[in-house]
Amino acid sequence: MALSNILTFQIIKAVEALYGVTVEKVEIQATRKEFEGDVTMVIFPLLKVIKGTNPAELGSKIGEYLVENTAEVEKFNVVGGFLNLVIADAYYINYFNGIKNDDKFAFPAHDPNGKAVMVEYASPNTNKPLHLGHVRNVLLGFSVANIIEAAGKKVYKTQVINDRGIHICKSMLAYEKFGHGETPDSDNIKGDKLAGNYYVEFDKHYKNEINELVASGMTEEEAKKKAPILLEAQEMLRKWEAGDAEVMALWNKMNGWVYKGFEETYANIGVSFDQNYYESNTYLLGKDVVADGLAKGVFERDPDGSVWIDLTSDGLDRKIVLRSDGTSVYITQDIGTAIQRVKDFSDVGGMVYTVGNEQDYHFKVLFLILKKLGYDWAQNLYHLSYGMVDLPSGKMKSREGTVVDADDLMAEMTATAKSISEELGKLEGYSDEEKAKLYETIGLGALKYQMLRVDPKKRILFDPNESIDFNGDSGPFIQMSYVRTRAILRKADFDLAKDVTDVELHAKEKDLIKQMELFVTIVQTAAHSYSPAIIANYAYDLAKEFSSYYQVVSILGEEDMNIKLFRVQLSKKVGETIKAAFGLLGIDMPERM
RNA sequence: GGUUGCGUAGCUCAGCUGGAUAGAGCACCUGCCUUCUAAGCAGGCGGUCACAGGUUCGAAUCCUGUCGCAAUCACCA
Repeated sequence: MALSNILTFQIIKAVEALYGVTVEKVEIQATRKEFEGDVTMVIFPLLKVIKGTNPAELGSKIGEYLVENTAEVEKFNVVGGFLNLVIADAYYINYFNGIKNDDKFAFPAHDPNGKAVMVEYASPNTNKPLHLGHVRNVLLGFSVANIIEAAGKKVYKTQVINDRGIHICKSMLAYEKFGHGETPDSDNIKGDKLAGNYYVEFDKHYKNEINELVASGMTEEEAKKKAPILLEAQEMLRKWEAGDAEVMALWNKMNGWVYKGFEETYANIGVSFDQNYYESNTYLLGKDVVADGLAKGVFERDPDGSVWIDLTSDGLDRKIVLRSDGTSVYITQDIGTAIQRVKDFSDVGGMVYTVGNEQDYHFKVLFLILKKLGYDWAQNLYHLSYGMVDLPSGKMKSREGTVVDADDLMAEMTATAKSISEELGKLEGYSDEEKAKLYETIGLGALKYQMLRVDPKKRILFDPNESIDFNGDSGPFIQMSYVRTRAILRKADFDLAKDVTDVELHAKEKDLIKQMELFVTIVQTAAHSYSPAIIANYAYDLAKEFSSYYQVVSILGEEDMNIKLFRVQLSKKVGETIKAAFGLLGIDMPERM
């Protein structure tokens, strides 16, 4: 049983025995550093039910009872309305020995009958390469998937690939018109970059044409619609929808290049997917659901034939789900795709959509519609909404080329890690290959940590001129703590198997065990709030705690073999816990650095 | 205008299911490498928790209003 449960139970018993009153809830929290104790009970709430006493007296009485009747409680003190309890070393040593060899101590086993969760992230368009915004998306989604899995649920990771539509035709058209038949191989360029260049190229020509039309007297609004190159792109989309062989061939060719480019980027970031959904396969889904919804009275048809849902009684607006010409809109597809996913994976009981906060409204509407249509899994849909990554100059825009490219950014981080590492020069004996791998681990660790440590809801201002941290509250600092535990282990040439029971804990050793014990609840909290930031901050706290310990206590220099063994075991476990936490964030650990 | 999110130290962020004197990192200042890796440790400086009310024994945390920033409110995706 967890300590807080034991104490809650005992305190309830104490109050019953002393005052004959049964309380339901007891407020327990970690004791603040400046006071003596490990766990603190807040006494104030009890004063409402127990009359004729004061906090000091009540606290002392309960404290005395606990010391007498509870093995774990060794001493107590009362400060103001707080009862501070000193927990016996034996409890923590016992707890430590219990988790020492369990590398999944904070990860409960999956319920074999439990429902799975599908987590969607990335969702790129195939007309341009991935940028910093995608990086945040992918890191968040991948990490949340890991966390939910660790917290005890089966997870499917998926992405929607937006591989059709006018924006794709724009790249295709520009390639056809202005390209010279080059391929990624012929020009030695990543396929996604190649496609992206032509997307920018299209926009250049489009803007020129608009300017020309405006110069010849057309209004800007009209020019935007009438530019010949845009009309051509629209024509291409019609051909695509009709299955025109030539257009399809070009589409297949260019998409193939882009997928290869994406795969490379994903591999570098270190994320993967269990299932891809291609919009070209799903964009017609959802229409049949509209008929179903009409029959159920969830939707209503206007005289012009368009179909709507009225959400005004839910505080939202009236929203179209089918155009008057019978074609579907964005949300129709999303309705259809959601239903399709549950058909494809029958154990899915909920979904998480990792999509920027600009789509908050869309998902509110989508979830509400699915609920109204009566799907039971619609209760378990979550929009993992995150803030934009903006540059000091404002929003990133692919068309205008003001984006921070994902590949470039990772390469830069690796280069920074390399230069720092070379300056420190601690890698004697490492091969060039090992070093290259290490620089990547550290550089990416810094980037990922910086992206994940902040609350997903918050917008991130990314200044390319300001470097990402490698010191202090940073990925490399936490990796460093792990590396230290590894260095100790490499030099500990004695048997680690034996349980140590008879040691007196150093205050910092107690803190470390308490901190590790916290991991169990942290994982659950992070899963329930869909927040990798909670894990990131936890890892930092634990690493910081260890850094301090490492500095004040000699581990291998300890003469008492028993204590030395315990300290090595403790360091090992702390390292493993930090590594497990970082694993949830998708960050690797180096052995040396 | 409606809706939603955010506003905490010079900067970047924790803390938010109410609890003790609001915590880290960066920057700035002081010490600490012949002892397990100094990407480190110990300490100092730095706060009207946007503002105003309210609820409470107790509010950064909950409620209301105001201000600021962002997003959104298409027969676009």
